[in-house]
Order: sequence, then C-alpha cells, then structure tokens
Amino acid sequence: MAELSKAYEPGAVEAKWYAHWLAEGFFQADPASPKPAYSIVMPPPNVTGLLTLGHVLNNTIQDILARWARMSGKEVLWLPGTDHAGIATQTVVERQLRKEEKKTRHDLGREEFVRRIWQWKEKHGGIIIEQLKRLGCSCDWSRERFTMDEGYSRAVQSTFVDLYRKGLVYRGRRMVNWDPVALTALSDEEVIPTAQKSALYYVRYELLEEPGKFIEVATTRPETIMADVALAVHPQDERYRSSLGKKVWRPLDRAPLPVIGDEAIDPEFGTGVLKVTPAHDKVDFEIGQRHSLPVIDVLHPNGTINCPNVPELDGLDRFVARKKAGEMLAEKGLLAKEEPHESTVGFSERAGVPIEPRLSDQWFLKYPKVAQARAAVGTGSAIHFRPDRWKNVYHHWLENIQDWCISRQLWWGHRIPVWYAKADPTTVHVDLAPPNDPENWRQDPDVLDTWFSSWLWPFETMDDATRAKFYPTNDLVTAPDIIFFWVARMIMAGLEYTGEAPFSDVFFTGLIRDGQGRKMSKSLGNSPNPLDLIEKYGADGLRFGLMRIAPSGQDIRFDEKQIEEGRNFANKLWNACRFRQMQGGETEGELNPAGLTSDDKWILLRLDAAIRAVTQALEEYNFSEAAQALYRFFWSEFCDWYLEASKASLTTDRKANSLAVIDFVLGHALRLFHPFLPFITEELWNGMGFNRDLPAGQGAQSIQFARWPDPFDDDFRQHYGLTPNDEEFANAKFETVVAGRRLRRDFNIASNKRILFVLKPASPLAEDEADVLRILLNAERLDLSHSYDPPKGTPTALTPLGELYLPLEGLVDLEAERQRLGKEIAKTEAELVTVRKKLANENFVANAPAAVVAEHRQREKDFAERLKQLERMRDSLG
RNA sequence: GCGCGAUUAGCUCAGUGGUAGAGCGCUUGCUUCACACGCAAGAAGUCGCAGGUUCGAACCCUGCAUCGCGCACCA
Repeated sequence: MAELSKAYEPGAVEAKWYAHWLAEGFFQADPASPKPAYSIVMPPPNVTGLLTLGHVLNNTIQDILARWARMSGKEVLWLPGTDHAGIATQTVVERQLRKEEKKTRHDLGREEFVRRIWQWKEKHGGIIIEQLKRLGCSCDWSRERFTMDEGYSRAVQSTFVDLYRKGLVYRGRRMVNWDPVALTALSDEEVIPTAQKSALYYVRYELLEEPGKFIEVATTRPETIMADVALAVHPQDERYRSSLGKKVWRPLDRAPLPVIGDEAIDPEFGTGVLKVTPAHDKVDFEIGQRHSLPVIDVLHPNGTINCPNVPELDGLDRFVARKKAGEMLAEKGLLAKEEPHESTVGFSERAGVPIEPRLSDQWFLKYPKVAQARAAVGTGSAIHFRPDRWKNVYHHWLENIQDWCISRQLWWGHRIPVWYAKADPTTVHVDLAPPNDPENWRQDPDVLDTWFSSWLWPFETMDDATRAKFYPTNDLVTAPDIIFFWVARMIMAGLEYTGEAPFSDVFFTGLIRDGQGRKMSKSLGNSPNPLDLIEKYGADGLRFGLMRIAPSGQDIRFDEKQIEEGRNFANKLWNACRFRQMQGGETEGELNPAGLTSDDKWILLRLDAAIRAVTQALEEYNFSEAAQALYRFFWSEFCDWYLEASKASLTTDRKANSLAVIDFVLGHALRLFHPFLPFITEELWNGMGFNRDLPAGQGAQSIQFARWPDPFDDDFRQHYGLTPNDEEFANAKFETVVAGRRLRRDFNIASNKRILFVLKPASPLAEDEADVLRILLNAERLDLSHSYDPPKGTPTALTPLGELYLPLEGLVDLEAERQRLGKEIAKTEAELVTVRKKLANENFVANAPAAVVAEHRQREKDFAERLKQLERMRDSLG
C-alpha cells in the first residue's frame, strides 16, 4: 500500500470499494450455499423518497447485522426494494403536471397518466437506492424489488381474489375516512388524531309547536346544519323530556326535524343536545340507522358545500362555510353564543388536512389469522419484539381490530380485480382475468391500499429457491410507528399464506429528533441531508457517529457534533494504522509467547474483553453499547496506552515482537469494526496486508468474509501466559504514570519538557518496565533508587509501584507542597472514615455478601496504609 | 380518561442493590518523531420531588410533578 495520507479521506476510498464489492458480487445471496442462512428484508422506502436520517439509522443497523452475519459464516440475504406509495407518488406527479403543463390527471386520462407516473419512476424514482449505496449497504441489489413489479402485482391481486373467495374481502357502503384533497378513502391507521383549537357554536333550534321557544345545540360544525335530520337527547335527560317527539325548525335550509332520544348522547357535553347529521359523522350515522333517519349529504368530495338551497354557502370550502354559517345564524338571531373549544380532529397522514367522515362504497377486509398473529408475538412465541414493550401496543391493536378499508380512489396502484356487469352492477366477476365478454363489464376503477401490497413483502419478493433457503427471515428492523401499518399485517399475511411467522426478531429503532427534541420534518427544515453529512464526514463517520448515540429503542437527539466524532474516530483508526505502517516490516500475524511484555499481555486481555463486549452487545441488539465498547477499547486502551507504551520497545530488540502484537490487535480490531465502518476497514485490511495468507472466502478478497473474532479460550490464555496479574500490574503502572503526570501538571511543567523522575520502588521493578514508565511520563530519566534522599520540598506522589519523586532543585514552594499533601491526606481520611463507618455497622457485616464485606476490609487497609505514607511524606518535608 | 416511555455533570446519554460514569463542551499546558479530526492534567452531579422496603437505593415499591408518545372520547 502506498504511504497513508496524514488524514483519512473517505470520498475516493468509499467509491472505490463499493464499486469493487458490486463488481465482485460479494453481496449476492446464493440459495444453494451450504452455509447457514441469514436474511433480512429491507422495509421498502417510498419510490419517491429521498434518504433521511431515519433511513440512515435503520439501514445502518441492518447493514451491521448483515455484515456481522456474513463474517460469522452465514449466507446472507439482505433483500432491498422500493414501495410504489400510491398517494405520495400520484401526488408528486400530479403536482409536476399542474406546474409544467397546467393539466390535471383527468386531462390526460387514466392510461396516459399512469404511463407518465411510470415514466417519472424510471427517471426520478429510486434515487434513494443510489443513496443507500453511498451509505455502504450490503444489499443483494440483483434482487431489488418494486411493489408494482409484474409478478408482485399478480401476487397482490391474487391475494385479493383469494381473500374474496374466503369471504374475508367484501364490498360495503359505510362511513369511511375521506381525504378531500387526495380524493380517496383512507384506512383508520392513515388518520392522525390532532388536537385543534376550534369554536363551539351554540345554535338555537325553534320548536315547531311552540314558536318563540328554542332548543340550544352546541356544535363545532355549523356548516353541516343543512344536513341535520334530527336533534337527539339522552332519553333520561329531564331537561328535554317534554320535547321528545316534538319537532324543531332546522335553522339553515329551513325544514322540520324530529327530536329523538338516544342512549349515545352525553348529557354533560354542551347543552346535552346533538344535531344528528348522518352523512357527516360516524356516530350520527349510527344514530340515523337506529332511528331510520334519512341521509342528506351537503359536501362535495373535495370538501366544498353542496347545497343549492342555501346559495350563500353553496360551493364554499368547508372552513369558509363554517365561518359564514356562524355569521348567518348570528344575523338571524339563532346563534346564542360562540365559545373557544379544543378537540381532536383526524388529519390525513398524506395530505395533512382534516379528513371528512363520508358514506361511500368501498372494499373492506376482515383480517385473517388475528388470533394466531396475537399469539405469535411474545415470550416463548415465534416472534420477539425489541424493545419488548412494543408488544403491548401490538396486542392492544389486535384486540380492538377493525376491518380494513383497502380500496383507494387513485389511479396509481394495483387495480382491484373486480368487474361489474353493465346490465346489472350487482353482478360481480372477481378474478385475475377479466370476463370473457369484457365489453359487457366495467372494471372497478379503484386501486388497493399500498399496504395491501407491502404486507406480502417478506415472501412475495422471493422465488421458490430463495424462499426455501431464506424464509422465514431472521430480523426485521423498522420504526415503531408502522407496527399497525406493516408489522402486524405482515405477520397475519405470513401466517395465512406461508403458515409461518415471516421473521423471528423485530428491532424497533427510535425516532431521530432535532436538538430541541422536535420530530425531523420537511416543513420545519430541521432535517439535515444525510448526503451532505456523508460528503463532509464520510459514510463511516456518519454510521459510527449515529450508532454511538442511538440507544436501543430510545428516541435520538441528533447533533452534527456527534457525526464529527464519528469522523474523528475513523481518522484515529487510520492514524493508528499509519503509525504501524511507519514502523516498516511485513504485517505479522503470529505471536511469540516468550517475547510478550506485561503490556502486550495486558492489551491482549483488553482485546479479549472487547471481543466479548462487542459480540454480546450485538447479540442483544445493543448497537450503541457495541460502538462504545469499540471506541473505548481502541482509543483509550489501545492508542492511548498500548501504542504509547510500545514506543519504549520499538527502538530495542523487542521491536519485532511489539509489531507482531500491534498487528495482531489491529487485525482483530479491523474485523470488529467492519460492520460499523465498512469502507475504512476494507481499505486498511487490504492495504496493510491483513488479507495475506488467508484461505479463499475467509477474508482474502474482502474483510467482509473474514472470520468474526472469537473470544480467547483457556488454551490461548495458557499458551500466551495471560493471567489476571498482568492486568493488575499494568493498571498499577498506569496509575503511576497518571500520578507522575499530575505532579508535572501541578508544578506547571510543560508536557513537552523532558524531566527527571525518581521512583523508590515498593518492590523490584525490571528495567524494561522503567523504560515504559519513562516514555509515558515523557521523562529524560527515571531513576530507580531504594535509598533516594530527596531534597527538602521535593514533590512526591504515592503510587502502587512506590514513591515517585519529581526533583525540582528548589523550584518548589515548600508550603505549597505541604498544602497539596495536606489536601490529599484529608481526602484519604474522609474515605477511610466512610469505609470504617460502614464496617462498624453490624448489620452490614452480618447481611452483606461476603465478597462485598471483604472488599470493604481491603479498602480500609489500603486507605490506612496510604494515609500513613502520605503523613510520613509530609513530615519529611521538614 | 387509560397505557407506555423519559427525568443522572452545561449538553447528549450509559449505569437495575455495595466508593456516581462516558463522549462532547469548559479550564490549563503542549506543533512530545501516527493523529490539533490530536496529547496530557483538571473543574464540574442534593441521580425530578415526597414517602416506603433494605444493613445499604440512581437502581426495588407507592404517590406526585414535568416532558414526550400511543389509545379512547371528542356534538
């Protein structure tokens, strides 16, 4: 490899390796492979979508799981694709059409409009796929699917036909959630309840039989008064008992209305009287049914008023009409008052406007396998949710499940495979193929809800051979807000059509919020473009930065600073390798047990701990913990301590040995990092020659097939003589170094100034070890002396290895030094008192675990010893 | 109204019964022969509040407060 640049430059490296991985087909899954299978299906992003931080989070996690599995010897299938996203896509193209050609879809006609959407999709669709590649996703792109692919579409339609034949799909005239902008029905899940400030109008309805007497009704929707067909009160409500059975005048589009009694009325609300408007409210519709009331619809599908009898309102938008109706009532003296009111209004998820309850003919689905789906999730069941608590949300939804409105009044989507006889529209033909005499039939103009195709995703994206190897899938990584939309429905479809749960583990990510805790949204403009972040910090930096702050299932506050940290980390890894490279020599994998120093043994033990920690964290889906463990090991332990200490050996005959240890650690660390930092690790793996001498398919061509490191077993420890004592000794050494650095700092000696230290060793210390201390302290000399007699006022620190002196030749203020020691003595005394208090407590000694008590005893001894020495040092100051 | 989560250093968050932790930020010193995207040392916390259990509580229990999210109601 050419000499490494001073700073890691991700741009070229990332492009180079991604192209290489694709060219070599490394991501392609082989159904014939003898290796055990591991599979994930990607939650298909909208084909109109652009990469968001949410996608980055989600897909980084999937990529980590996929790469980890690949390194663990699995045959990996990560199946990608996009979703046709009915409303979203149709809206995008309609908007463009309006802007560029001043036309509506109706001007083009259905066939042409759909053709335009396909055209748009070929040109602009799937940008997100290219963006995912920039992120490093190791998907099998040769299997990329689209929910409107020919075969997939057929599967969607035959699912409809099948469920129809099973009696689960049916057509009905019911109240649905109508989106007056998109002009389509929506499912209950696509309606977002939103708190709204509105007004409560108190409207006076005059009694027919008793002119001059009024019944007051509180309503938020005066614009629908013309659709009133009755007033309703609670039958037990004393205030209105006498009015039951009488009639009142409807104040707009004047007409007589009956006053009826119905249990559904809450006497506490408003005046206790409800104006019954069956065409525009679900509850009212039900009351209307019970009392055989007529239905008067006064709204056009687009939300404007349809009431020629009241020309002042006719044609107005519903919200304009609401105000106007209020004014008209006030003019007529029929508005008693108007007060502020807060209520929850359902908004369309897509169009962002209040939905309108509307009576219409739609297709509905009675969900299959509800009970089985419910049983499939939970402890001891086929599927595990992580975090576990989301199963409550899932179960609650399934227990209160409502039929699913699956028809949409759109042109973009899977056309409903139903034909109505022209002669008699109640005669239907439900099949994949049209009737033999198509001229006598009319196909249903509607399409199916996009989610009605998504719920087949885990198995309809696979052919038979693939399914045999990779289905059911292992992990699903998604956001908790689509538990109803997607996760639950996939489970039901999986059970119905494959007899199996489609995945075994579902990992729910958190939501990414901005620095103020707000959701990322286009309108707030608080959502950074991940591509810019990749440009600035590299894909690896973005991935690692995000993983470090993404605690399991908790929402994440995004801060670009943290991505910068990710970049810095990649740079640290780069420079550690650069340091190694500058020492020259071939990469060496073999260790010589005889040559290992105490530091070598220490770093091997830390490496072992890191392997265990990272592996366990990944097994627990705890990605931030895994990233933290890697960060701590590599930066704090390996770079800050080991590499610095190794500099003592690199100029001696122990050099070859030290390089072997560095190479051993780097070779393992690169592998541990690879799922998180795929690009830089591949670059270094190959460039530094770690891929040499490996069997084919085990890291020779790519680090992604290198074996995931195993923790060291007892044989390994024995062979290399690794014992807990090595760790203890190294820690003592590091404590000594910290104490020396603190002395230097306390006496304002610049860290680049080489000075003399004297250590009075508590027990014999090898020269080699003293060399390590010397280099870590940046000392000119470190003298070991049992008989050292420090000049009065020499700064001293008590360390686990002995007393450390910093002879300054009278530079030191004696009094200041005495005070410094005094402070340390006071601190130690306080600690000693705390421990002794605890040990004096009989209950503690009697009840606490023996190990805890012993630990306290040891601590007492240590503190007492330390105190004695500190006092002696102070006394020697004179 | 019901449920779920959160509340620990200035910030973002770890920490599930035994001496309060990390990164950033801050202060100070350092172009020490891998890295200033760096090195070293340091300051900084009544662990939201109030009770309880326990020899011992950030951690377990109860209640409360604040913030967020679902679900239900919503004339």
